[in-house]
Amino acid sequence: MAHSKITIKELAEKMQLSISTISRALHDHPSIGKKTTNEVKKLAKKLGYFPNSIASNLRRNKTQTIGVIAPRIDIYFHSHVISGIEEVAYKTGYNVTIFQSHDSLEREIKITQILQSKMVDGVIACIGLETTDCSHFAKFDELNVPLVFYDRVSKHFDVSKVVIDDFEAAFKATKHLIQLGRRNIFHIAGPQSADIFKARQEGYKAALIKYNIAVNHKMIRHTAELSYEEGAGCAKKILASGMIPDGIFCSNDYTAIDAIQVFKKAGYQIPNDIAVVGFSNYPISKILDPTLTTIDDRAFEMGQAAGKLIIRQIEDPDHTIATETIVIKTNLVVRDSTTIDSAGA
Amino acid sequence: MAHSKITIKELAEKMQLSISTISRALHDHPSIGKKTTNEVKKLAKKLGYFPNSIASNLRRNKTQTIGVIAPRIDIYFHSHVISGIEEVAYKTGYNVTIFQSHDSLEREIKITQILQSKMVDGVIACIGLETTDCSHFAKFDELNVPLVFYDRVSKHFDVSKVVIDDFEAAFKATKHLIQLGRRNIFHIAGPQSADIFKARQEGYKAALIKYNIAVNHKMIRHTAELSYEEGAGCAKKILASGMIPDGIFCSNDYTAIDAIQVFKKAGYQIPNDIAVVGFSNYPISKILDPTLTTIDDRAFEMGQAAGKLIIRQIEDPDHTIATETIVIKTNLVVRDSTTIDSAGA
DNA sequence: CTGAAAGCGCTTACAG
DNA sequence: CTGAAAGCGCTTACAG
Repeated sequence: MAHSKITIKELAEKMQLSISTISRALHDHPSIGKKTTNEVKKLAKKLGYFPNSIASNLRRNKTQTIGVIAPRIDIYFHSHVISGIEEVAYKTGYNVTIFQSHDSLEREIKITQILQSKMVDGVIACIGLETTDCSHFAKFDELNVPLVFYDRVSKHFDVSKVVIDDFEAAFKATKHLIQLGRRNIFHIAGPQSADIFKARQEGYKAALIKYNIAVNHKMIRHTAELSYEEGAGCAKKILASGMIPDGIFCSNDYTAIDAIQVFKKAGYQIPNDIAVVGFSNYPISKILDPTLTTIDDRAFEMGQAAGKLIIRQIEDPDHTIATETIVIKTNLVVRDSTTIDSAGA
Repeated sequence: MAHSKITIKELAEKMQLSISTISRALHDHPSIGKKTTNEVKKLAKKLGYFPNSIASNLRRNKTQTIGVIAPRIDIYFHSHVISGIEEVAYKTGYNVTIFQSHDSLEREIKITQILQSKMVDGVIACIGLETTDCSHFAKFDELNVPLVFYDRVSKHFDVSKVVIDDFEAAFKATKHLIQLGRRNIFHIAGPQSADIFKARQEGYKAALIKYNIAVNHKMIRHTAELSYEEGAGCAKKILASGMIPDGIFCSNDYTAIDAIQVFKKAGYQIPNDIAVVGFSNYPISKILDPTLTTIDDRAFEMGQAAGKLIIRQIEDPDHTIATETIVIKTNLVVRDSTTIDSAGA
C-alpha cells in the first residue's frame, strides 16, 4: 500500500524552503520569485511529483469534477452526449466521472448519494425511465451543487435543462410523411411515462390534425423501451392486423430499423409501400438499405451545452444564476426510407 | 461554494459525544454500544448527514474508485466492457470513473497523470491506437496502483491482462468459411500497429494454410480504424478489381455490415455469392438482412474479469499477486450471412 | 465502551 | 518575497 508519492513536504525539505513557498511556486503565485519558482518546478519534475488532488480537493472544497448520470452508456445517444460534455470539460480543466443508472430508480438514488458524498462540483443527469419523482435530486440544491438535466427532464423540478423540442421534431417528422402524400401513418411510441416520448406522440398527433387526418389510436403502439425487438414486434402485429400503413413515424431509430427489416421480409417496399422516419440519427441509420430518414437529435451539441451550462453555474461565485432551459435545434435528415422513386407530391 | 454539509463534528456536538465515537458508530465499530450506535445513526439520517468521502479518502489513502481508460465509449464494445466492470465494482463497493483517450496518445498520457494525482485504487485500461510505448503506465507500478489492461494490450509491458484469443477466433471464423466450401476468402483487416488486429490477420492466414489455400496478399486490405466507411470503401475496391471473393472475413462488424450493403447493391447475394463473417457480435448484427455471422467477443465477461482482477489486486494487502493474463473464450455465432440455402458441404 | 490527539497533503489568510 | 500556523473532515492507534 502506502502510495509512495512525493509530497510538497519532501520538496520543501530538499530545497530548504517552507511548504507554503513550494505550494505557491507550483501554482505560479506572483509573490514567489521567478528563480525560486523555476527551481521548485524543476525539482518537482525531476522527482516525478504529482499533486495529491484529494488533499487539494478537501482543502479547497472543490473537486474540479463534473458527475454525469446517464441511464446507460451503451446507448449511442448517451455516449455521444457525454463526449460533448467531456469536450467542454477538458478544455476548461474539469474531469468527468460517469455513472449509469441502468434506468433503475434505486440505482439512480444511490448514485446521487455517492455524488453527494464525493463532492463533485456539479452534476449533469438524464433521469431514468422509472423516475417520476425527482426528490433525490433536491439535495444537490441544498448542498449548493449545480445540477443540469439533459434530454429526459422533470417538468415539476426547477432545475436547468438542456433539451430538444420533441414535440416540434415529431411534428416535423410526421409532416414530412404527410407531404409525401401519406395518410395512413402509424406511430411506434416510447413509454408514455417519459415526457419526451409523450411529447413525440403529441407532435405526431398534432401534425395529423393540422393536415386534417383523423387520429386513430389503433395506429399508435407503445413500447417499453424502444428496443430493436419491440420494433420488430410492432411490425409483426401490424402485418397480422392487415391494416398496413403507408407511413410510420418511430420514436427512435432502433424500432424503425427492425420494423423495416420485418416489412421488407414480408415483401413490402420501403419507402414506396411504407415510408419510415426514425428518431436520433444513429450512425447505422445512414448505412442501412434503405438509409433511414430520421431526426438528428444533436446529442453532441446537447452535451456541449450541458457542459458549458454546468461550468458557468459552478464558476458563478454566489450561485445566483437562475435556472435556464436550453432548447437544441433538431433537424430532419431525409434519406431513402422516405424518398419515393416516382417523385410524389 | 460552502457546501453546507453536516459533518461528524456537528453530530458530535449535538449528541455530546466525541467525534471519534461518532465516526466509529457510523461504521458499526464493535466497541461502540448498540444504543449509542443506533442513536448516532438516527440523528445522522435525520440531519441528512453524508460522509465526506474526500476527507475519508485522504485519511485512508484509498478512494474506493477504479479508473477506466477506454479509447472511446461510443463504441459498443467498450461501453459493454465498462458495464461488466461496473457490475462487479458496484457489488464490491467500488465506483468506476471513466475516461476516454479518443485514441490519442497525448490524451492518454494526460489521463494517466490525472489518475495518478486523483489516487484511484486501481486502473483498467485499453490502450489507444497511437500507443506503442506504454511507459506512461509505468508510474502506476511505482505508486503501487494495480493496473489491468483489457483487449488491446502491450506485449512488452508486464501487467495483468484480460484478452481474447484473437488468433484463435480469426482462425475459427476463417475455417468456418472454408468449411462452407469457400476458397477465395478476402480479409478486411484492422491497423496492424495494434496487436489484436495483427493476430486476427495471422489467424486468417493460418486457417488458409492449414487447409492448403495459398495466402494472397492482394486479398487482404488494411483499414485505419475499421469504420463503416472503410468497409464500404474496401467493398467498392473489390468490385472495381473484378476479383470477386466467395467469402470475406472482416476484423469487425462495422466493416462487414457496410461491405455487405455495397455487395448487395451491386447485385451479389449474401451468402450465396459471398459469405461474410464479422467480429464482435454487435447488437445490430442480428438485426440486419442478412443477419451477420460473427465472433462473439464477450465484452461484458471481459469487463467482469477485469473488474474482479483489479479488485483482487487492490485488496491484496502486500501487492504481491503476480501479473496474470486471463483469456476469455470467444465463440462463433453462425447466422444468415454464412448459411447457404442449398446446404453446402 | 469512550475520548484526546495526531495526521492524511494540501491551501491560504496573517504576519513579517 | 517567504514562513508559521490553522484547518478542510475524517480515521485510528493510544490511553484510559
